[in-house]
Amino acid sequence: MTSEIHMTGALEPRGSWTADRCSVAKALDVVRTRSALLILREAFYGATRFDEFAKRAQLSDPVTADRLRELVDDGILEREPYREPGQRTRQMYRLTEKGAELLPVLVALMQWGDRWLQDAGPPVQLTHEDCGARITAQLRCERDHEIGEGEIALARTSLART
Amino acid sequence: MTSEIHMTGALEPRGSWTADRCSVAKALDVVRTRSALLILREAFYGATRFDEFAKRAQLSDPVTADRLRELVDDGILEREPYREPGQRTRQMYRLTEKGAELLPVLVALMQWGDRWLQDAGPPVQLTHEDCGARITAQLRCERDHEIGEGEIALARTSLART
DNA sequence: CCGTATCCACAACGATACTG
DNA sequence: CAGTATCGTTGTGGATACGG
Repeated sequence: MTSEIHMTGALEPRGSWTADRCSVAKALDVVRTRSALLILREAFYGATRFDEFAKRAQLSDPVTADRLRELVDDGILEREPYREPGQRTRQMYRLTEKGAELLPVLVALMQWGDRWLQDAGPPVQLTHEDCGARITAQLRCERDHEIGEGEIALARTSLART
Repeated sequence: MTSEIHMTGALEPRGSWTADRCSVAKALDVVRTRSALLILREAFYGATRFDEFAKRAQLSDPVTADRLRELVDDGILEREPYREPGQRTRQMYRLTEKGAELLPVLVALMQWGDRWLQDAGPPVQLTHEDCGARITAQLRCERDHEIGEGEIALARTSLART
């Protein structure tokens, strides 16, 4: 009951805000699949090579190849050729800025899984390197208030629709 | 380069932390589909009835029914019969606590979509009801430091693996 | 209003085998 | 090591029609 978002302004229930232009839907169009998120997880964990992605994310080669290509096409990963002395040229995949900013999504998912799907507690933990304290994904307003349930309002922006 | 998570301790690249017990993977097993997230979005926006979910999320009836059933089975939504005076009994779907805690995931997705996929700026905005300031999903440590790129360490917890 | 039944199309994924 | 080609299976979702 308290978990709802309160709407302000003239927001009709089935206007363009809900599905067409909704950023959630658009984001899901880009990272709709499980494999894409798992590959991203491994990118954050430091994977850069084809093999690492396939093995660590436990994906078959074809799926790994498809997903890597799509993620590169979407500007989330970038290929970079490199060459170690004496070796032939290889490719590595690295997160772009656009890709790196998906981290809060991953962390929020992990945190929810930790809380609701793990019987024996979280298998791994993210900590702040500087101070060692545990990291969480949370909602804050620009005045730095923590956002509790039911404290959210939804407003149509003036920028919307040209 | 700075977007990686630094690993500490004896974390082998392909151990159980990566895929099997990983909370990201487990969470994705529950909310793997686009339709599930869109229905959740509408639940946060206040939808409670079958029709609202189908129309607002722009999903066909069968998919809506499937997804609602699964979300109820997974404890993310709960059905509740209610009866308005003079009407027959109806069902409503409401977020459980488990479901409500997926909000950071949705907000993080929305925020990313706003930033990277919207040309004309965000179509809607979330604001803090108490103070009116805009809301973001962000990473914080327990000592309330904001987490910048590359400031994250990953450690295996002592609780993992019985 | 709240769904179910049926059918169909396409996407996602694994397994296996093969190439530079 | 870094993929591609092919095949088969299941998942996801729309369209349509129907029932309590």
